[in-house]
Amino acid sequence: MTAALPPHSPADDAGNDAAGPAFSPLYQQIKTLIMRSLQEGEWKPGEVIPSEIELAARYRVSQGTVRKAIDELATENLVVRRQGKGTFVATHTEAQVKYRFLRLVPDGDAPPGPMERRYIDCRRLRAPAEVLRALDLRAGDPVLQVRRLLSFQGKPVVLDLIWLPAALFKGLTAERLSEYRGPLYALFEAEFGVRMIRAEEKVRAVAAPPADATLLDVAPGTPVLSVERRTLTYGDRPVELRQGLYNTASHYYRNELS
Amino acid sequence: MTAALPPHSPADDAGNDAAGPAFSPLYQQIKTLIMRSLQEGEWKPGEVIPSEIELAARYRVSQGTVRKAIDELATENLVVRRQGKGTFVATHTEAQVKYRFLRLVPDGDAPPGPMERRYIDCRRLRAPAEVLRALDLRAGDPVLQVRRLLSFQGKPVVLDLIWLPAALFKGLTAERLSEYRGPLYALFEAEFGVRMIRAEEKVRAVAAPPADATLLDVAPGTPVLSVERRTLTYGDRPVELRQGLYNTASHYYRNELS
DNA sequence: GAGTGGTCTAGACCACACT
DNA sequence: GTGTGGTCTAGACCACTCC
Repeated sequence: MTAALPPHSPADDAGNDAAGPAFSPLYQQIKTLIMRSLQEGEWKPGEVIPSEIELAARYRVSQGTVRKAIDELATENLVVRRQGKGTFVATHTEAQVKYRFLRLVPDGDAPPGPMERRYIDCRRLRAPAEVLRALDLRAGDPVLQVRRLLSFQGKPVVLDLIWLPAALFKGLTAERLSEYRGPLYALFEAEFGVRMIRAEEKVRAVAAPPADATLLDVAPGTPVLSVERRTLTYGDRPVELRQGLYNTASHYYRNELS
Repeated sequence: MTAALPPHSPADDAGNDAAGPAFSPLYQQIKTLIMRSLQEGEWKPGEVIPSEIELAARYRVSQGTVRKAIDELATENLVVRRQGKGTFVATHTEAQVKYRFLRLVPDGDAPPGPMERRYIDCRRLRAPAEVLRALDLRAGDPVLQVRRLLSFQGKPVVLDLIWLPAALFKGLTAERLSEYRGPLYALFEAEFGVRMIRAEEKVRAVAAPPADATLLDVAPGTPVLSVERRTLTYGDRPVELRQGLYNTASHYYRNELS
């Protein structure tokens, strides 16, 4: 139950061992251990994790050290602190962060408002080479291809082409997608145990191809944003590749620099 | 020299005063004081600030409290910590963060390489209403309008239209811009004492207008990224508005989500 | 009141840079 | 060696939440 720490337990280490190039502070090791428990599902999304005092006892370190570990997990959005209540495993379901990864904002800066999702299809097929590469898969590994359309106030705004490793999403069908109300990533974490942690996006301006233009209800050739997203789970393992086309006629892609 | 702290000095506050809604922890107050010194130029960009121990003595708090204040300043990129050397006021000159605000990356993920800046013109004129609003200026306040072209390997990639409050940039001319080698924001902080801290960007896909297309060396109507940036200095005061057109044929706008 | 996270302190020791 | 930031500890008290 109480995993002992290899290096840097409170009262060992006298002089660094020979050939020890990989030094890491205690709180980093604790962070890694907590992260492992998160990954293994010891605490599920939305649940509380043990209190700082309990974790300090479990790992045999001071509360301050656990605190620093949890601080980092909180700034990485893996965990949410709530004073007086505890620390909770982050979720894509909560209202505050429901659209954490969607940077599209309506022009007037009004809150996004309700969004309709229409799933066009969900097919199992052989992945193009570039998809294989982006998802770290091997030739022959099956993938799921999902297409969907997001609309705001009845107007289509985002057309997504999504690629998923089939091995991780067994039983995902167009029906199942259509039945589900709520963010895709909430479904993924609840039904398939796949948690989306962070993502990288490559944004370009392109001319809308005729077929896509029809779905987006714009003229073929209209400039639209192409947003290529690679989504990663624990340990930076890629688990989704998605190409989105955004109609930016009355919305924009918002970004903060610092 | 040693400014005394109004509330929450180490040994006062017994029971919250009546009508005291604006509680803020000590380290936040320290952070504010340090930020004020930065803003007032007590320590200039690139210089060391006093050590944690000195600051702790100056503000009459513990080193740990100063540390927490500086930690936040460091994560906001106002300050850079260097172990064994000290804490330094952040700069737009350092190589590591020279292109902190430029998210454009060449397709092959190769490092950006050298960049040529060509300043087209720098004019003083009356600002359009939307520029006034974005910069929090009053009708009649003069502004500078700068146009410039960024090229990579001889190919034009970014066309910027920049608006600046003339009051803050007295004496800025096209010649002065052209003579300067290095990032624009480095010039601003060195010559005009205006430090760019953070920015908000609105990204859209648009058809390149004919005149701009010529400068960017693309066909008129080509889809290009429109990047509208509002840049802020201390206290979130807006000091720049810029509209960039990015040719994303062989570059992309990179973003990280978390 | 009991339990949780949040703040603040004081002191010890480590890793790093300059001299 | 001296001074800097970085880690770790132990203990006190505060603010918030729920019973």
